[in-house]
Amino acid sequence: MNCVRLLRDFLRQEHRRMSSMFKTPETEHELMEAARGLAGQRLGDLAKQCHRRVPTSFHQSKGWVGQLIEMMLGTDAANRSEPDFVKLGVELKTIPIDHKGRPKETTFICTASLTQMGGWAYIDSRVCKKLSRVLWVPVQADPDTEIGQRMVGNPLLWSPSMDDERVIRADWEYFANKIANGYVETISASEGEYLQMRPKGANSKSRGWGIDEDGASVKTSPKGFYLRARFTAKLLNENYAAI
DNA sequence: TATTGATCATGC
DNA sequence: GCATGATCAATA
Repeated sequence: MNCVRLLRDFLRQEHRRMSSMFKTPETEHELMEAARGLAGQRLGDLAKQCHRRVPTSFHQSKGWVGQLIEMMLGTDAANRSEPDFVKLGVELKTIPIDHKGRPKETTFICTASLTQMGGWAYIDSRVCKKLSRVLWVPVQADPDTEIGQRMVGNPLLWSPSMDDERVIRADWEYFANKIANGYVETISASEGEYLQMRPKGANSKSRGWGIDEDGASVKTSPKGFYLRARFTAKLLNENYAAI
C-alpha cells in the first residue's frame, strides 16, 4: 500500500533527523557527561525531546526504553553486532530497577552461534567484547509508576573485575563445550553461575541451525546469552553507595 | 516471588 | 533468519 510506504519513509526520515540532533560522543568523558545529563529526568520528558510517543505499557514496545536512551546518547552501531559506541568500544545497557532498587530482569547480551563454538577462545567471543566496557543506565521500572513518570538514574561506566570475568568465562566455556559437542538441546536456563542461555527468537516455533551429537546440522531453538539478575544486582551494589 | 521459557518490534 | 532493543507471563 502506498500510504503505508509513505508513512514508513516519513518515520525513517524523522528517526534520522532526531538521531542527528544527538551527537555521537568522541570520548568516554563526553559520553559520561551526556549520560549524567539524563540522570534525574523522566522518560516522558526525554521522549518529548525526540518527539516520541510514550507507550502505556511495554506489551508491544519491549525495547522502547533502550532505544530511547540509545538515541539520546547518540549510539552509532545501528543494529550491527558491535558495541553501541563503535569508536569507544562501549556497550550501552539500560537496566530496569524495581521498588527495592534491584534489577527486575536479566540482561540480554547477544545471540549465540549454535553451529561452531568449538575452537573459539572466550577472548574472541561476542560475550567478552560486549561486556568488556558497559555503560549501565538504571531506569525505574516499578509497575505502579506510569512509564512517562519513571526516572533515569546515575550512569555507571563499568568493566568486569578479574573475579567476575573468571566466572563469566567459565560459564561461557561450559556452554561453548556443550554446543561444540552437540548438546545444544540439553542446555537449560538454570545452568551457568552469572551467564545463562535462554531462547531468543520470535517465539517457541523459531528455528535456527545447530549441531547434534553426530556433528550433523539440525534445526534448533535459537538462543541468546543473558546476565542473571543476581549478577547485575551484585554489580550495582558494588558500584553505588547503599541507600 | 524468583526464575525459566516465551514473546514483541524493527531492520536488512 | 539473525541481529538489535528488551519484557511478559507461566510455573516451580
